[in-house]
Amino acid sequence: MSRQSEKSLSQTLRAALGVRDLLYSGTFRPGERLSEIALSDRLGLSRTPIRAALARLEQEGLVEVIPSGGYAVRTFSEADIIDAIELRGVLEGTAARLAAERGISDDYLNAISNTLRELDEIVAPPVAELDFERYHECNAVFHDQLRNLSGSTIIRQEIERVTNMPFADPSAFLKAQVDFPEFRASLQVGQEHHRAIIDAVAKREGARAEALAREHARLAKRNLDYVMKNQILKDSVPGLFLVAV
Amino acid sequence: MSRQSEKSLSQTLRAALGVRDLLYSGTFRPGERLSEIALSDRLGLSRTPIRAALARLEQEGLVEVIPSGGYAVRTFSEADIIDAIELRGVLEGTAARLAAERGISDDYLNAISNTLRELDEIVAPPVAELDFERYHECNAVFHDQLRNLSGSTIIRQEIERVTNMPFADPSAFLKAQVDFPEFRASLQVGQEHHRAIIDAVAKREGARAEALAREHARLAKRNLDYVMKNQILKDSVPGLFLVAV
DNA sequence: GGGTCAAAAATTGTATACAATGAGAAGGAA
DNA sequence: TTCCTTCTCATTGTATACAATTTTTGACCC
Repeated sequence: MSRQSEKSLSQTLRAALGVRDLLYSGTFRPGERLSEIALSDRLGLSRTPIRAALARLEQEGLVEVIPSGGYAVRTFSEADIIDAIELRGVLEGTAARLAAERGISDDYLNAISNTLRELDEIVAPPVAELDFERYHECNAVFHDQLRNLSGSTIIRQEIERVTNMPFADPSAFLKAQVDFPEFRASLQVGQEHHRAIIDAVAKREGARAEALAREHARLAKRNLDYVMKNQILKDSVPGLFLVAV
Repeated sequence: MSRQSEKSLSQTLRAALGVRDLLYSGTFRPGERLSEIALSDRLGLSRTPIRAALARLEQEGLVEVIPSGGYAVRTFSEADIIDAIELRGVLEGTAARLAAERGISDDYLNAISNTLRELDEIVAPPVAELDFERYHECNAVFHDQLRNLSGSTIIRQEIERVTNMPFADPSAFLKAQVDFPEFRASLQVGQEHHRAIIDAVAKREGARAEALAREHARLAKRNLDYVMKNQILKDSVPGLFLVAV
């Protein structure tokens, strides 16, 4: 059977990816029922893996259970997004604080310092020339290193869970930030935050590291606020259409 | 079919409860493979609901995926427990802080104050007469109210998730606390924390509320430390046998 | 005795069938 | 029209069958 034969992923995984893609591409409206049969037809899979995928996406928070049976696209409120962003700040802050308190190895510090330097390079030139793709990737690397900084599996998993929510990801507003000049300054502010967080961790200043990580996440709240006021911008944030007006 | 006919829960739910019970009762050793067939035989269900239950328990963190297929009992380290407790403190602290910052309704405040008064009554008499069952229930109510205090669904769900881990629950060490006199004093300290947290929330002192909730969770760490040193006590903490020595 | 290879047994992943419930349409009464 | 009732159809939850792959057993060789 196709457990993992070459390029052929498990059907269940393929289903999860497929349904998630459908959700993100806006194929269904918030609150709409997700018919297992329709999905299995569309993705060319049987109902079993679809069903497993839906159960998984429910735990991820993208779909919700209908009491009478089945699943529906989850609807979010703006307050949910704000809370999710706040929560990311709190968790990344905890990762940073614990890293500061418990200490980190030189290897880790070097690795994340290298990422910082690369981000510096990317952000340094005049905003007009900013390399979007490179920034996106490098920012993801930084936040990945940050959530591993404390060395705690439990913390990392929890951050990953929250970050899975479409609009709570550290890069959620990146597209909006790059496409609209008035946003770009916040990229440099963000990079300043990055530096300060790692500086605090290196100096074992736990409280400072935690506070900074929280403040860093709050940049996203500001972006959200702006984006919500401009219909045009909304489409640049993945999954934002899941938010009920 | 048996969607929810009277007392008959869905088979999937029954499977989840059944497997969890088996895990908690120590039927399987940490790391041991959980055979779907064995489980379905044992619980008198078909493999389908068992499989769904296992997928769910994996998200809850009780079982883990075996790369070659299937599930195994998850193994925890002592560090995992410490981190989970710390995380609970952080999240409950966030709930308290947000409640303080955003304000809570008089109804909520009254409700949780009533719980506080009841806990006072329970803890007041000489320790020898402490009503275990009543304390257990009342403590659960308090922590439930606490995690709803901010009114945020996202926060509440996240606390519930972490609290699902067997040893991160606020009542995890209760049995040990009651059975062993040297522990009982910590119940009164805990109640003092409860009072202070709510006082801080009512006065909108967010930072204080957050710090207190964290410190409250750290009581559990102290208990853990003590329990880990005494083999006899270990059995009084649910799921602690999942911890690798 | 230990290690390697091969065959057998066990176990999973997936597809499909079926019964029971829920949702929705059609139709009638007010 | 609007509301209620009934009937039909669609959809889910569950069981089971089957193929593929792991894992284990056992034999053989060094």
